[in-house]
Amino acid sequence: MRILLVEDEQKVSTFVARGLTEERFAVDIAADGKAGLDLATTYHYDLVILDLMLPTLDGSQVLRRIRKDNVEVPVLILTARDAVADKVGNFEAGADDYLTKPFAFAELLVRVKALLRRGPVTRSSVVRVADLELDRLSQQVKRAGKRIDLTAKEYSLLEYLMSNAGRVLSRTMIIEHVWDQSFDGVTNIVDVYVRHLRNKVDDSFPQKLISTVRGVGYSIGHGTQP
Amino acid sequence: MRILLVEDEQKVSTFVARGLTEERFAVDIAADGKAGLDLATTYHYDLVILDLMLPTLDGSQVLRRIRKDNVEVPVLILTARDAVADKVGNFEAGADDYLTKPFAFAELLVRVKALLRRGPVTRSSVVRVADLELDRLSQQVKRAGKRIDLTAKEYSLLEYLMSNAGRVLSRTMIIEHVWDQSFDGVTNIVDVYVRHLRNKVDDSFPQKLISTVRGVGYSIGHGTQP
DNA sequence: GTATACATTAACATCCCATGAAGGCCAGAT
DNA sequence: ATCTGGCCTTCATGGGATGTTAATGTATAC
Repeated sequence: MRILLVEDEQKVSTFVARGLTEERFAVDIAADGKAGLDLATTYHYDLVILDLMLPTLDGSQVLRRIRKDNVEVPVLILTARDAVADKVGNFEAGADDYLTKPFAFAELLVRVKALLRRGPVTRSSVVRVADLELDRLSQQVKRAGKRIDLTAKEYSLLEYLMSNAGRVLSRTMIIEHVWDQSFDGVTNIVDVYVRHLRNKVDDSFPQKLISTVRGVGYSIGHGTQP
Repeated sequence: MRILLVEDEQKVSTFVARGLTEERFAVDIAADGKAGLDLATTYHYDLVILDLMLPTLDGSQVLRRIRKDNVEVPVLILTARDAVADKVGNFEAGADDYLTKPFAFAELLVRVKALLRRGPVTRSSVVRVADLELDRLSQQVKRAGKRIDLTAKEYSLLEYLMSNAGRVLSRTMIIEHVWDQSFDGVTNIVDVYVRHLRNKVDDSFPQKLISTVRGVGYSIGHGTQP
């Protein structure tokens, strides 16, 4: 498995490269956009990790040119927090996943593996569960056609649930994906956020989509309701 | 599925134990090497997760002594980063896999499941007994195509029975697999849970799948019914 | 027929979850 | 800088589902 890492901050690139190497990936590093594009179009990679803030050639430019060249390699975008506008454009341009800085390495690894596992890319931006609809591009959520405003965390949680509709997700898994590693021992943060979500998503509708699986966690949709 | 976790850092052990419990494993925790060795050689575990840095008795010692006792349980080693030298020695000593700290829980879970799968019986995700069907992945149970909701303990019990379909399982064996350490004295908990299971699984069907073998224990399926 | 093992039920204990409220933190406005 | 409001997080509480014990009823072997 060969990975191209396009990242100019040396601190980040050595950190990531080292971690990936220990996981037995072969890692090439490009420190600017141009070099990154060159490598990506010349060699065959199983995955490209692409920072957006880059010298010589901006990350989105790199992505666009990669796709133009018809290279179907999965691309994981690294972006600063709150760069929502970026996300939109880049999903359209063919990014497969994104991760906001700063991130825990474990989080990166999970996504890397997920991308590598899913072979042929299905890049649909909209997930649906019953009449609930989430658009990863615009980060908009609707139920029964009506828009629902969610905070950042609420959105992340819902996205995770809906991306795994029908599966039961444990609190541990949820915390790992939606929050950072940095959660000590006992917290009921997931419970509280599920409450927030239910309040906005389920409470005013007769059909409840989010269900609790006692002792395990939560799930959404696909016949998991009682 | 019962797992022994030998780990002295309480933060790690509660975190791991909670995650595994949510996945419906029965988890015993030992906080030092001696206790770990005792438990590992006393009870029958499906998997041992073993930290190397331990008080009273070093992890590699524990591993060696377990193997000396001819206990064939799969062992997953937890080690600090950079402990490369250790790895070699421990693989030789009979470790089945290793994971460097810090790790994401998802990462651990993948390895745990991999180790459990390659047991004596190659476990596929779905087990069937007559028209009763249990899916280990989604942890769902159906009979005659209809979903059956089970509590955590009920599920664990049924999984154990079905994983050993046709074999008669003694109460002791059942307790050792499905319940954790805290069950020592005289109890009829197995009887009660078999009742619960029969209520949900057998009572509304003409063909009874769970059968009692007097003086021995219980079994499910494969011509063991009267 | 009696003793033993098992089945069944009810009562009790425990754990888990839902929920409301309040404190802390950050960002944008004044 | 200070204020203000929204979001994130922690905490305490009560109710309900689940887990466990114990007592009583029923079958089976000898």
